[in-house]
Amino acid sequence: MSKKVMVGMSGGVDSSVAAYLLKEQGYDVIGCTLHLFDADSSCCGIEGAYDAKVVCRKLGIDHKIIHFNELFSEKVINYFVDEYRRGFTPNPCIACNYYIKWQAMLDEARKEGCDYIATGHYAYIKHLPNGRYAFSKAKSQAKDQSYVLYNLSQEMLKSTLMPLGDYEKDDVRRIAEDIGLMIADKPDSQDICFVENGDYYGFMVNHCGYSEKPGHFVDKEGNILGDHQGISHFTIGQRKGLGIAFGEPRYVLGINPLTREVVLGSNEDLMTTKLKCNMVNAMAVESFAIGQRLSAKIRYSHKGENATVSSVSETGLELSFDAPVRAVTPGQAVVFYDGDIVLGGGHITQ
RNA sequence: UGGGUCAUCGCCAAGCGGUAAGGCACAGGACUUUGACUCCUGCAUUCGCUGGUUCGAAUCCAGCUGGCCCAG
Repeated sequence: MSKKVMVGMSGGVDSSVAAYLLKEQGYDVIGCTLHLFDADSSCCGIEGAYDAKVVCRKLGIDHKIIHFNELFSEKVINYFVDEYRRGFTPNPCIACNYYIKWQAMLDEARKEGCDYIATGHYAYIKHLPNGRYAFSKAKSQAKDQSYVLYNLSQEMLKSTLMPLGDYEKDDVRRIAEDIGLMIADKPDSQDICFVENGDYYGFMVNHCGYSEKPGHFVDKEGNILGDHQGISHFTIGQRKGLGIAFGEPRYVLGINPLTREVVLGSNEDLMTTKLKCNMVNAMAVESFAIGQRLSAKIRYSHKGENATVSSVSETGLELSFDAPVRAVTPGQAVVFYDGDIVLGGGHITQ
């Protein structure tokens, strides 16, 4: 009897082709669309469910919709707002992947008698000689999504299939066209899925009752440079939207939620060789020790920089980079690699 | 009130008689399963005001208005 797998289907090209490939590989596939939030978007809206259903019918597989609105609101949106409230910059996709797309969907999948869950992410899952499971970067470096999956547990990885690791985006679209999926040319998802027009501040105010007070822009010495409308409008390294002219670009160096001060400085001031993180997840390795060499990505689009683990504690660890990295941002994830293999990662605190 | 000095886009700032650089800010786009960064495009028919000289002035002259600095 063939193994049963539940594929998370957004109605987009990637997850649709993932479902197709698994079916071709002989799995007993069931498509599942997660309803997370009522908005026009490709990855959490209910709209994608229709496309997914059509694709499933085309592929001849069952399709179901699971409503995770409350869980999404609690685990992703609340986290999102809380991070901004304390001057951090959240990455909601990472929280959503862990709590919703894996933890919650895996539960549902087991109830359905599935052996695995699967998604259309661009990454490989490897079973290593040491017995552990770990993500490996996708063949397509440009689309690689291993970064946003660094915090998944061994249990989750063991029960996951990820069929797109070997494919380029163009290949996936071609497959979608070849098998006659009408969503073949659907645009890639981007921006925060539950926020419209990129206005995350407006979202927090209108949907989450968020409010905050104005504060000062200050320089490194603490001199007041001007006023801003609230710390959540900013993130480390930000240049645009400051509304202040200095003859040369100014960037956000730091955010203090207590004094509501936003520190401004030059690009040079953003460079650092140190980083602290907590909530560390060990993936390809059992744990991390001082002296461990690795390549660390400090944001989704970062190429990675060689570093050494300089200290380890109960709650987290510190990294020392070989060369300065720009704008280490609390709230973002730092993901550790050994070549293409994800060693693990953490939540940046400093 | 005398003497000096300056007045160019929201901010800073080139220009020095030949028909308005640039930076910052801002707007739009590209990139992107987060926020950012980055890149591309746009952005003063006009140079405090009023006259004058000149073929031609932001650039020279006069007066006015305003800011700053000395003197008092």
